[in-house]
Amino acid sequence: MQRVKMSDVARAAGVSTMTVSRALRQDGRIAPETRRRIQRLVRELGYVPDRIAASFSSRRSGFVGVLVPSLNNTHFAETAAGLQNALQPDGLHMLLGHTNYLKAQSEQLVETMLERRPEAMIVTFDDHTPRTRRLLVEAGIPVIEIWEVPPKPIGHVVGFSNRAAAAAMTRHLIELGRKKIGFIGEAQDIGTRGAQRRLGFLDAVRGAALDDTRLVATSRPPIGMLQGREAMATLMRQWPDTDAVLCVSDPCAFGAVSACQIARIAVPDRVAIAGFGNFEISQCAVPAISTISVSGLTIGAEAAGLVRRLLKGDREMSSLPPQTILVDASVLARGSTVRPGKCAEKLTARPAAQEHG
Amino acid sequence: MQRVKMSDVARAAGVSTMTVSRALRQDGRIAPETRRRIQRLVRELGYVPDRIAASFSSRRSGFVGVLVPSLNNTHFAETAAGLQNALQPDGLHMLLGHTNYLKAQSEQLVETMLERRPEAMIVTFDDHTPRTRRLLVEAGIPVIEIWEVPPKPIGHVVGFSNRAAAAAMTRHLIELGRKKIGFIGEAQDIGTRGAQRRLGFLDAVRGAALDDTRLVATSRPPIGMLQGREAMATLMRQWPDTDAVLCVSDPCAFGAVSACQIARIAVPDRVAIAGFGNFEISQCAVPAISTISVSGLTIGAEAAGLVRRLLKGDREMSSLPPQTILVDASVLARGSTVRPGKCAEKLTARPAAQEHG
DNA sequence: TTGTAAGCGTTATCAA
DNA sequence: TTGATAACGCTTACAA
Repeated sequence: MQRVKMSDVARAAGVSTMTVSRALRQDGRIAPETRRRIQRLVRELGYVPDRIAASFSSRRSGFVGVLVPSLNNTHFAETAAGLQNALQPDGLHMLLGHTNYLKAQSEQLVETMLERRPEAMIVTFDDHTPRTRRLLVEAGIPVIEIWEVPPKPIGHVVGFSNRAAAAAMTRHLIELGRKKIGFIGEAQDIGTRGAQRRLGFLDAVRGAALDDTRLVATSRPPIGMLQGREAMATLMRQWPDTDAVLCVSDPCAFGAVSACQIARIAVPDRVAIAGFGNFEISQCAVPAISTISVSGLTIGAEAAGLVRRLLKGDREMSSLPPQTILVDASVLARGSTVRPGKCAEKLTARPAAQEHG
Repeated sequence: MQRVKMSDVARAAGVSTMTVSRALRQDGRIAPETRRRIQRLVRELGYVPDRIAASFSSRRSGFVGVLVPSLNNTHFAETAAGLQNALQPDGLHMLLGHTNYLKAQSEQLVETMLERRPEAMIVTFDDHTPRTRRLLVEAGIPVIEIWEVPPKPIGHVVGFSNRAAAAAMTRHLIELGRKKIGFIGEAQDIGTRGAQRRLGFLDAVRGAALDDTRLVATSRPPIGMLQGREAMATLMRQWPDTDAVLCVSDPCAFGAVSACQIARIAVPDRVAIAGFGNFEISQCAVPAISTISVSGLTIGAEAAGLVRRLLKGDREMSSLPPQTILVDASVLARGSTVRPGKCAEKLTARPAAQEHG
């Protein structure tokens, strides 16, 4: 019981394999009548094209490699979802890997993914090892970094400045009259987006000549609700007069809010709390949590759109220069910082596209 | 500027490609000395093996196709994470697709994935179209359904009975003395796990001769926190004397709890609320939400372990009969149903492995 | 519109 | 332990 192959279909149809090959693709130069006959036989014989052989022959894998730190994080899960949605119409499959925020894991995934000859690589910004970087550069395919605008991009970029966004949110707290502002972040986060957010926080508090020492970082990334809750308890123990806290992410902020609920600290009256990322939880929490609105779906879709343009350009031998696509990341003021009634303000960073490099 | 290929390495090393091929794999029949020399040259020349060619030649793709309804759902994101973690040591890559709970999408993904000749398929249980089912059966590879124990499995199974688990949770509510119990679920959910949970709810309330009409289903799957909140409002408007609610998932239950917070309905005193899935939110909510504890990570890891055994068996020409691996899904009683102080009870369904089919 | 011939880069197989 | 040879199933390039 052998697998049906293209030559079987060809024989049954009384044509050559090339004709079958053409019939199964969007190749126009084939008689509609012939195509119909072949399509019928494909169905009857249960022929399933062998894309490995096709990839081998055409030297086009139909893959896009995608690296995210974690799938547990809604942001990256959404990014992956947005990517698949936008890649599918082009017949591209996603080769997805998650690194668990581990550089060694990241390096190994890049290495094994490249063996499958992806047509493009999409990697979440992080401090890559030199080898990871070299492998990506030498692969000779489009590389897109997402979720940050790196100081020294490998290739293309779809993201926003985590630092600037965190600074904007911190200024939001300052403008509300808060003076003793803390930051809850992640430990051992060198080169990560979380570290950028902390820098943005520091930019803003220092810019306003406020105390810049109220930093808590208890666990390694990713930190979630429970870590946020614990960190908030720690923060309030160490600096009881804290009147506002920026958290590295919404789940973390929700944990901080729940710590306040338990300790009967009024939010936002006594302490204002802000998150980052506009996760579902920030919208549905009571009070709703002020956050930076960014959409993983959008980042995924934009990255996929860029891939599409780059691959099309490639065939026309006119590959684009490195692109940077900025996505929106703006302050969403909600009940955890602003009492209902007061006008919620909204600082917006406009999306834009530009060239660099 | 051509890509370095195996023959380049072979020439540089003064050996045949077969020797290089052996050196790069765990093939024992090669002189350690030769292997070292080749490995050095591979590094120097920057050779990246072509896994497409290797797959083509060896007829082993190194892929496992994985289908989940959604990535936004932590359960399935975790499943995917668990799968990748457990597959990676075997050099297998995950071909991941999400269906958005759409059968047409599911069918198309199965079709295009099979073209890549995966060595196994892992699909989340759902009411597959007949064609999807046929494609999977005829692929001639191990098929594993996860997240449910289907009445008529395609092949292997790693899951639990959503119906039984939901019934257990409903009995938990009944044992607490609740009489007027509602269910918040999804609309148009025929054949889904959510529908099984509703059936389990009905089993239990009917078994106790209680009202079985308090059902709310406002939106299509997946429903989240906001839908849960709205549905809870609807439920309490229609049946104001409801004293307990089982929700199809934890995020949904959190939404229901938040609806009560807003409407100043005491949880659990006035209404007990239970969720499903042991998501982070159920643990961190105040009060913590009673739930069914199931681990996506475990399901992913178990499925991957099964794949490993099946593929190993395949080479020894002794493929296993259809396996069913049951994973734990037990009631976790928390503050949203049981006042702290009362002893939290825990009904456990033991995991087990058996044969069927 | 269809067909022919060559080859994509690796591994299976058998021989040395 | 190593090598020679023949696939693997499709598509590219060119010819008819």
